[in-house]
Amino acid sequence: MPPAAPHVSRLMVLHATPDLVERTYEALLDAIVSGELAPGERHTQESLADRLGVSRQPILQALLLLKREGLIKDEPGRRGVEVQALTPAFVQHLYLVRGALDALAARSAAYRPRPELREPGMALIRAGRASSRAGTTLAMIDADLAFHRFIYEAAHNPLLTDTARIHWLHTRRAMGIYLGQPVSVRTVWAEHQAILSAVVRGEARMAERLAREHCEASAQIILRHLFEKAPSPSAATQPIHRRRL
Amino acid sequence: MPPAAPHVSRLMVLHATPDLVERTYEALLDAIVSGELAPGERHTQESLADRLGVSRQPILQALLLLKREGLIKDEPGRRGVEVQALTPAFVQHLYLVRGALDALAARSAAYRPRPELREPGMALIRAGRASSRAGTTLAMIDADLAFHRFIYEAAHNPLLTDTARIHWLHTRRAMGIYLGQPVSVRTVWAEHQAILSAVVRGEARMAERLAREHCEASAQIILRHLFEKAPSPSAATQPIHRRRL
DNA sequence: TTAGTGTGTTCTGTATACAGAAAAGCAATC
DNA sequence: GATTGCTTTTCTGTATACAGAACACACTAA
Repeated sequence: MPPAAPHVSRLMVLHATPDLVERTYEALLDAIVSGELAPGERHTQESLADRLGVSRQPILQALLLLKREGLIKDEPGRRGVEVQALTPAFVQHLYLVRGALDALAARSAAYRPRPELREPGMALIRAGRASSRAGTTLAMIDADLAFHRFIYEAAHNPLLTDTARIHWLHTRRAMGIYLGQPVSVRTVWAEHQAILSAVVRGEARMAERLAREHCEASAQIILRHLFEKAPSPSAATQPIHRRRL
Repeated sequence: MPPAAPHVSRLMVLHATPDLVERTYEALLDAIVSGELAPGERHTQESLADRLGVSRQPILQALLLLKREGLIKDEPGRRGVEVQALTPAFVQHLYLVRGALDALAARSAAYRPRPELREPGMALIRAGRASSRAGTTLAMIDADLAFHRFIYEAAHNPLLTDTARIHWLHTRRAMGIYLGQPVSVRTVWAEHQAILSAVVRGEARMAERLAREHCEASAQIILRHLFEKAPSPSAATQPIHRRRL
């Protein structure tokens, strides 16, 4: 029996151009994750619209989505919006939920032996190791995300992938903020490799346990940084209200 | 030491009236969950707007949210939207994810003994038992959801509650569709009570295991109905394309 | 008949216009 | 000098207007 086709092509829909709302959403997301739009700054729909060169309409809709996802919040009393501060408590909550989802993803992916995943998985691990030796912090983060996305895809549960999407956004932001400089990631890729092995061999319980432990270890790394050199409260949580120009 | 205050009053924000977009969203959601808006029917923004007596603008935004949540989808080629069909595969995925989240919620809730939860929890269980004896299917579903929401709240993890929100929508819809007539729920409330006990006593591992098992049992019930008297494929998945009037 | 082509219609996405909510500013009062 | 009430300004939410995308249909030609 040939291995099941790796579920690639879906239906070949040719996405035309992504929506303007979609592009606006992506642009704002980037700005938030990169820190270009920081907590404590007030922004009006119009200022954002001007900055991106679109009308208020797509901004309005993109903001609606970002609010639902907990990345921005309304300023009290119709005075614009503000990026949500990323508090230590939130990051703790984040890693708890991610732990549950990652464990499920790993378990589902390993439901039966998956020899066909060995090569693509190892490629990602090699790339990750390379980037952690030589690359930028951003490249490291992306490599990490790519590996985890790979496991999620392997689980073949679209709802799971979808559910975890928001958490990956938050994770990316947290990493970007708190891992400003290289961090000891010696163990990270060994753990990834162990997870991959368990998945390839179809050891569901083992994969689940390893994924859970890996998530907890990652949480430890982030949280250590979080509490050591927490960004000064004034910068992270104190609004800098701009007076009229 | 007095037990921690049960975290009630937050900040007393007086919500004014919910947004028109919000109310539109709720209305559409209700219509979907109740089956008033069924899969296979094409709907234009305008038709929905007329039906609810609003302009296209709030409809557009509400649809954006519902699309993201996987409850509706675009009709191919700008021809309106359609409610997503609730396939057996989707329900299976749903219960897998819910299992992971429910388990985390129960574990978090039981992180330490929670005697203060015994009474409110028991009240919900009594109400649930009553409604399963005498009430309508809808009342049973609501009682079930109320209990689970209670456990989630007890976990004090807003991100978790938020993550699970969408899954509860889907669950509610699935229950409504597939539990048309009363189903054997003898064991359900016993399981709920066991979970509550474990939480009250602070037995985190036990609570987690019970929650996971409860979810699996619930999945079994739904899935049995799903495969036995699955709604005829034509009704569930086949679009009934309306020709021009 | 069947493929190709042009035209009208439908429907959406985006921009703009408008009305109302709430803060900021300012003056008047105690 | 602080508090109160009024006016102005800012900003959002919602409705409407407009332009373009994509289908449906009709007509033509092989």
